[in-house]
Amino acid sequence: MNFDEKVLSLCKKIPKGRISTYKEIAKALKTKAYRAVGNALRRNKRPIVIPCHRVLNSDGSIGGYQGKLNNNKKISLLKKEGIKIKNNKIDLKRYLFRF
DNA sequence: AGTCGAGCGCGCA
DNA sequence: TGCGCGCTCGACT
Repeated sequence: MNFDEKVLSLCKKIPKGRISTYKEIAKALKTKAYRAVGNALRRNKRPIVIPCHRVLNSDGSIGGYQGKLNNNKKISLLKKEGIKIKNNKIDLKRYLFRF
């Protein structure tokens, strides 16, 4: 299994209405390459199957989406799933999903 | 508090 | 090879 596939499969495990962080994923993979996680999501081939919008920075701010800092899209998707966004940030304590 | 620099894994030039 | 990312953290202003 590639690094990418690991990252993506973890993403798939995040339940609807919950979110996770790059850091958590990296930890779940037992690596410190946090950037590589974001990188894997960024160039993931199946945005339909992989809900990569449920993955955020460790401080609750949005990283990016579809290759850019496409926060609006990402934010609206999250809002749709019942997550409240505050000032482009998310209440991690409430929604964070740990593996 | 804010900012800076290093470490990580993989694709792309 | 070498650099740059959807990042994080520990040291310094």
